[in-house]
Amino acid sequence: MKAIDKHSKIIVAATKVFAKKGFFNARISDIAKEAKVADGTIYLYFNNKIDILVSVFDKEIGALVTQTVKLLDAEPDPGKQLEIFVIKHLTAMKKNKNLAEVIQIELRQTNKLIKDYRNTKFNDYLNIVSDIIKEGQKQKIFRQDIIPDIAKRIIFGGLDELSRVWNLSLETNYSVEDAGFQIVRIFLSGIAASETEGKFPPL
Amino acid sequence: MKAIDKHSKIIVAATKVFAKKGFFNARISDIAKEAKVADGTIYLYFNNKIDILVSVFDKEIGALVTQTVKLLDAEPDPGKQLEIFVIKHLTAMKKNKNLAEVIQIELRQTNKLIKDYRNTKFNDYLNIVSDIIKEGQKQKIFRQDIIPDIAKRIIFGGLDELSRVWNLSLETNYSVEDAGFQIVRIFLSGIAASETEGKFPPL
Amino acid sequence: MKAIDKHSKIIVAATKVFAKKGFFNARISDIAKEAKVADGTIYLYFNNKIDILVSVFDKEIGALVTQTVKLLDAEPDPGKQLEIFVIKHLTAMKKNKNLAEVIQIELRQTNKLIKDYRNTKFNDYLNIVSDIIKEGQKQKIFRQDIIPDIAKRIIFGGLDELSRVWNLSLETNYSVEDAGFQIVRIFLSGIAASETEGKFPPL
Amino acid sequence: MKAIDKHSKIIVAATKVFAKKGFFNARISDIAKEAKVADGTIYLYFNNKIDILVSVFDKEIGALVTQTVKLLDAEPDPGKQLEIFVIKHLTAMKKNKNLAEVIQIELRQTNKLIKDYRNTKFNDYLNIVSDIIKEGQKQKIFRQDIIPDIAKRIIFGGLDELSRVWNLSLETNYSVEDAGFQIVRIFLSGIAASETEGKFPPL
DNA sequence: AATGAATGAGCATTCATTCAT
DNA sequence: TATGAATGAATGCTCATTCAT
Repeated sequence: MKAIDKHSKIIVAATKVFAKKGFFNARISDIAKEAKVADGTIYLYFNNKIDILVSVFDKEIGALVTQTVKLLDAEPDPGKQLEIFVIKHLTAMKKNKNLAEVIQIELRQTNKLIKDYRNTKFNDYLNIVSDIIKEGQKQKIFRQDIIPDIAKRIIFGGLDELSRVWNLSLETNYSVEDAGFQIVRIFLSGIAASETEGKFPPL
Repeated sequence: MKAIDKHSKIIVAATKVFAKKGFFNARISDIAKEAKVADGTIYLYFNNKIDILVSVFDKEIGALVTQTVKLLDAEPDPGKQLEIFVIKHLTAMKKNKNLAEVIQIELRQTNKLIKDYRNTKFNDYLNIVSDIIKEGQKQKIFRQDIIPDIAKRIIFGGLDELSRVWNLSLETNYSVEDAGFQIVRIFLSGIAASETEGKFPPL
Repeated sequence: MKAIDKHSKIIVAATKVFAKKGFFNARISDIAKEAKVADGTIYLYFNNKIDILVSVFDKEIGALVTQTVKLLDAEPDPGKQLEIFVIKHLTAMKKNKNLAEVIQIELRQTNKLIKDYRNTKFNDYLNIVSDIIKEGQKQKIFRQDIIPDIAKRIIFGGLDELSRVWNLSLETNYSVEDAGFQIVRIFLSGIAASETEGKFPPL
Repeated sequence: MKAIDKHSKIIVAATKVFAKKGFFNARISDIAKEAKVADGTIYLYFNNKIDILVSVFDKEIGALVTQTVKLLDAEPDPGKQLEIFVIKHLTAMKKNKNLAEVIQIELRQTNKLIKDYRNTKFNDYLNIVSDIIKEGQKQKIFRQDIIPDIAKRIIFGGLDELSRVWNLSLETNYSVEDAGFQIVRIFLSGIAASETEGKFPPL
């Protein structure tokens, strides 16, 4: 087995274990067992426990970025692109509960621990949204008074909270379609009824 | 010193310590030291470490619910109410970074551990949003196709992510006013420019 | 309530608690609760936890000594006296499981801790047996080659082990009568069949 | 060093420490220090503190069973066998004070905690005695009215109490020979003088 | 005498990391 | 490269004892 395979195997195993037990409750030996390697072997590929988490996250989110970008390339309309992003995100989170866990929980937990977090692929992912918005503004399809860097956070936050609730089974499991519609509806057209649109003019 | 004072003192201390170190890295002795009581004293008021976290959270969020409800009582218009909620939340999170930490990080971390979490005051807080939306729908001010229980998550998620970024100082610190405007703008009227409104009709 | 009553109440409570949980697992607060006094009150009557145990033991064994001596006074024959002692002991241990526990377990456990243990009433109790043996030897009813101070230990040990097993329910619960007969039989006439008596002559 | 050596080393160390301080007062770190291993190493070989005690006991008593059985194999006469058992037990207890401690004190202390204690080697040891008695009864050398399962307890109890007193140095240290004679005397022929034998007939 | 809140020393157990093989 | 036995620092919680009231 090549070194790269083992590195990969450990990441896959770690993703499962972190998702199941959480970063702090996961033991290195759990990961080693899941990956079918010895405890010590892990330290040949990673510096420490946090390093594993960062790697897990980067790998997963990297794949998501690639897939999402590919989907968007085929669609010129920023509105449609936003819709695609939303559906893709919700679908991915529903399909890959482990990744969802890691994003929603461990990501936050360890932000405090990882100073150079800004460099990870997560920002690439978020910037997909701000880029869509910027393009929409250029095309005069989106309002000019929206600040893309704020909007990307608001949109991601909404998506994230929604899929978090799914994962915890705290509420009825709305379908990706229902939830996707709601979020696209809200972000693109807002909550206001069209006849009252005048009440919320662009400031 | 009355028992209630000591209970309160421990909660205040725990809030500080959890915010600074995170739940898992916080030691009971840290909290005891911060509260100027003996380690054992903490166990006269709380059952265990998680119990402290839940109490911290309930106290803080309970206060926030009270204040927010009071603010909203004076305002009949659901659109304005949503705006008030948004501004109040962002202001509170910016003012009380410890509470923000606890909501954004520890809350998630321990959701898995606390099964009966549904009963805490956090749901009261979220339901303020869905109640506003329901009232708006009744008054035909808000779209009928918005599902309040989904929308409340989307809105909270957006707010939460925004204030999380503030806390981490990951991005330029937009003012509460700027961020509040963005979020009210997006949720109430959506991102779409009014001339393109037709592109995103109610489905 | 007089002081002596409270002292007594605590001893009764402690006997129950020690028997149920064992000395090391018993908490002062358990005893206080059982005795319906405050934790601190216990320290008005006893110096520390071990002091309570010694008091419990002395009180119980003292009562047993009194009762046993009274029973024996009416019986002049040392052989019958030994029988009475045996039956009385087994009956007492079966009736008062708490005392049995304390004798069998805690007594041993704390012997190491209590240096002046020799002074307690337990020796009075054991000496009842050696006194019976000495009297029997004086009357030429018992063998002269038996050393009373060793025999008292052997007899007590046999009785103690037997009632210990009862308490633990490790084996079929033989009746006091059966067990008493066995022990009297063994100690007085030995195990040997009478026709083989010659095989085990006085050495 | 092989794993089995370390396991053994820990048991030897634990025996010393338990004997010196007692089970409840012994700290894991004491045992680790005595065994010259790290605290954590102990948990590679034992599940918990009680597991160590049970192991200590099983190892020691197992060795004693082996040795005793071997000694008895060479002797066909049940009367002599009982004498051999008695002498062997007293000798072993006098030689190995740590084992004596563990049998007499810790064993009792933890019987309450270990429900499946019945399965340990201690029963093998006790059953040596009842087997001897049964064989003696078969050969008509011992009385038929003796119940082997009760007699084994009485005999063990007598032996145990005797060696317990030695260990505590509560009384003059009689020699193994003196004490052995007394106990064999009592158990085989009883206390009664031969001329009064008629006073204690088989019931 | 009585209370019971407060104290703080004490300890079993875990687990990330190392390193001899 | 790979192993997994060994390490030992770290900590939540308990409970005998004290003492202000």
